[in-house]
Amino acid sequence: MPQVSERTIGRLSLYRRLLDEMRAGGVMYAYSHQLAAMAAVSAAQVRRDLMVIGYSGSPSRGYDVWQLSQSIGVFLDAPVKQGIALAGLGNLGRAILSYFTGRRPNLAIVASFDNDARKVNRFIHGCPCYPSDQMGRIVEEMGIQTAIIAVPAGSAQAVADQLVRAGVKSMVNFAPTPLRVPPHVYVEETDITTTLEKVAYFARSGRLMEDSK
Amino acid sequence: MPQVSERTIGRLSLYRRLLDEMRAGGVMYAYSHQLAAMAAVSAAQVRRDLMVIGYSGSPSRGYDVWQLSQSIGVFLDAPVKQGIALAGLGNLGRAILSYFTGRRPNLAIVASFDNDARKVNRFIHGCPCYPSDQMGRIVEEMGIQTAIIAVPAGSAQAVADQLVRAGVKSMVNFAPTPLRVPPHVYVEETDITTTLEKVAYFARSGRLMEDSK
DNA sequence: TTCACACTGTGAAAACTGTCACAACTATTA
DNA sequence: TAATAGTTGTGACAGTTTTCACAGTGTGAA
Repeated sequence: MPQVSERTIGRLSLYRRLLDEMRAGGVMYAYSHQLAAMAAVSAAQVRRDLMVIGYSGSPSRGYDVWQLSQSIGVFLDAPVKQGIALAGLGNLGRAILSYFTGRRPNLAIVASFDNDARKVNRFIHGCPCYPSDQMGRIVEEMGIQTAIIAVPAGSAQAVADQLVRAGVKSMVNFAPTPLRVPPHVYVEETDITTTLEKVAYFARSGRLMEDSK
Repeated sequence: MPQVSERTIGRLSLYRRLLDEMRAGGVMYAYSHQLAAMAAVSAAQVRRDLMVIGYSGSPSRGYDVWQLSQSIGVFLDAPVKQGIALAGLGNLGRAILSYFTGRRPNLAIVASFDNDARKVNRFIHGCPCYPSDQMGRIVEEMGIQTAIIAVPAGSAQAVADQLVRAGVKSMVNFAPTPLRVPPHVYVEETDITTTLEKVAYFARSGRLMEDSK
């Protein structure tokens, strides 16, 4: 396994979405510089990223939009359907649910968890919501390996610990607290507070750059 | 100006929050390795990051929690109050608003924009909501330089263009479309779809690593 | 057919980011 | 007082990510 970088994986996912949009618009072929313009990266970056999936474009027509999208899928997607658990159904949790439902055929949020009695044991955006105290059992039974943490900062670490014990291998954390996890678990931190402070900083000390990625 | 890296800025913001938590818990001094453990980074990383703000700790007591937090503030914070605009008050917009209100004294979301007649001309989480068609004018009049985009993908680029025209210098984009902006504008892309695909990928091809940052 | 062109794929270089290791320092202890 | 232990700040190094630049290639025009 060639150990592909985190950044590259993220961009591949983005390229695929852009390719799918192009295809929906009737475009058949695309050059690296076109894809690059849409993704706001350099053309060389696009070609370098595409090296890892082993799909070759034509020097004259560029990349076949449909085939490239498929090839990225072969590389990125799970061979079988892969369920995701969502902990916390506050504003953020519901936003995530509505953003993500129906995006990818074999990548879906299949179980959500909350304490609020008004949400529990109902379907929200087509996803069943269970009481939090059953999270460990249900995640384990369903064999879920990926989770989203959208609970308040105070309970984030405890929720993460439960999920890890239930067999989760990777998580996105939206709570404003870094998670402590064992080395085999992958965590992506998405801290809105930090992000905002960073962006506010760069509004002043305006660094000259294209939107970095 | 020493041109501090984006990553470092983000971590400084995190360190400050952790320091403030410690102080609230009555802790007076902290060593780099303690801060490192809480932030899930290495101790050397912490020391390296702190170099840029020019505050020195004591080799025996470590860092003075209160003074260090202040020093980070001097470096990170705006000298005067800095307003932020929020475009879009769907689930995500409201989540951001409730996460962020009252966090930082001179960094606050001072205006939000939506099309929904039920939200417009009211205060939501203490923040006034205006109709979208007045966004350009209001942002310009208030001198807002930082904005958050939480509108659907379809209108994200148009909203960004308007904001840039109104003088915005940096943005966080939560819409699942990369924004095209002039070189002097800083954009932080926060694409939940991409993030989820990335995390799902690493659940399978489990790479051995601490939670990278 | 042959040439010119614009693009792809990739080795090599550059730029950036994090880690290592150690001199310098300070409180504590003997 | 002197030795000790544990920490900071930082130069040098290592690893990673991006860009550069160009050889190789398919297509269309002359």
